[in-house]
Amino acid sequence: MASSCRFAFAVHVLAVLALKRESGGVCSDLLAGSVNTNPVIIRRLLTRLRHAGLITTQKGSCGGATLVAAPEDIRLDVIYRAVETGVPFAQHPQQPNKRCPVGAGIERVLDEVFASAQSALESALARRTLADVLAAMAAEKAPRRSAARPTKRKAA
Amino acid sequence: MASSCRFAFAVHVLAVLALKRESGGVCSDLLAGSVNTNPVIIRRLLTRLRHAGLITTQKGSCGGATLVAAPEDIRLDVIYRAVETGVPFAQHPQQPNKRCPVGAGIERVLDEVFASAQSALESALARRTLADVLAAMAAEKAPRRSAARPTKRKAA
DNA sequence: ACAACTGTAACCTCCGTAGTTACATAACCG
DNA sequence: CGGTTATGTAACTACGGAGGTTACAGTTGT
Repeated sequence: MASSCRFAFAVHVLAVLALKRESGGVCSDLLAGSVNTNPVIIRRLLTRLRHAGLITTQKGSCGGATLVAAPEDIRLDVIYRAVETGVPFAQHPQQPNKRCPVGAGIERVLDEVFASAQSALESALARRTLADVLAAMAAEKAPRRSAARPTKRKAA
Repeated sequence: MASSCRFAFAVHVLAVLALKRESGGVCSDLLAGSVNTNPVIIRRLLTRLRHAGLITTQKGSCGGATLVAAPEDIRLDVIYRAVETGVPFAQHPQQPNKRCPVGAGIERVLDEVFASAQSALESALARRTLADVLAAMAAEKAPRRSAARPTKRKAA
């Protein structure tokens, strides 16, 4: 299963936009610098996010992308559907042999199985919002207990 | 997301083996005929299924593949993990910019999000067994009501 | 006019997958 | 024993989707 990193990029970009909200549009070069990729990759991503109604973009000087809704109102499944094209499963590339009792009916059964798995995946994503992602990142930086400092314990 | 059809092939093959249980091994040529692909594709699949303990194979004349357990005891998530290598999501191919507050922490947050989505997907698959697939195929052929006969209603 | 942006086309490279051919190996049968 | 029927794998091709890159037309604010 060859996966794409578009979903990861999208969450990353939207998280930056959430932090830079109220400070005007963010240009693709800046976002590309944070994601560490090419600005065109970001712009292609922004186009999809704009079509999904998650952001607005503005051309021209001092333009850029802006988050439309509050991070609490952006569920991750919406981001997923906005940027991910295919499905994690694929059917038979060639039609199976219909003279075999299995080949005759397997495709419709698999369609249903795939749909329910896909639905479960999206439901899991729907349980989190962009605000949850931001909170998790903040919690990483400032753990409530001072335990589990990974390295640099020399000056204890 | 470029998906693979290995899972579809695997369910198909195991369904055939379930139907042909008690009648000895099934050879890869026969399975390839039902799936409508090359026998080598089937053999590569059978190797994975054998490593997962789902089937046994026997070389030589009148050899072939045999289902080990009862179809009721084979959950689809086990098949999924047996044949599918990658995950539906991918992280940043290049490490994000750690000087950006988002780039510094996004990967670990996404790891957790991906894991929960993956877990939800596999749980959905785990709710079905190979026997359920066989039952669904049988139900397709013989609907409990005589409604919805697709074509050939001429001789009513 | 100029500079700073987006939007998009065109192209490249890389990688995973299905498909194909070929062949070594193993089991069964006469 | 030798022949037949299988699996198990290696080696190769073709194809498609992905990220990446360059280039450029269009748009907006100063």
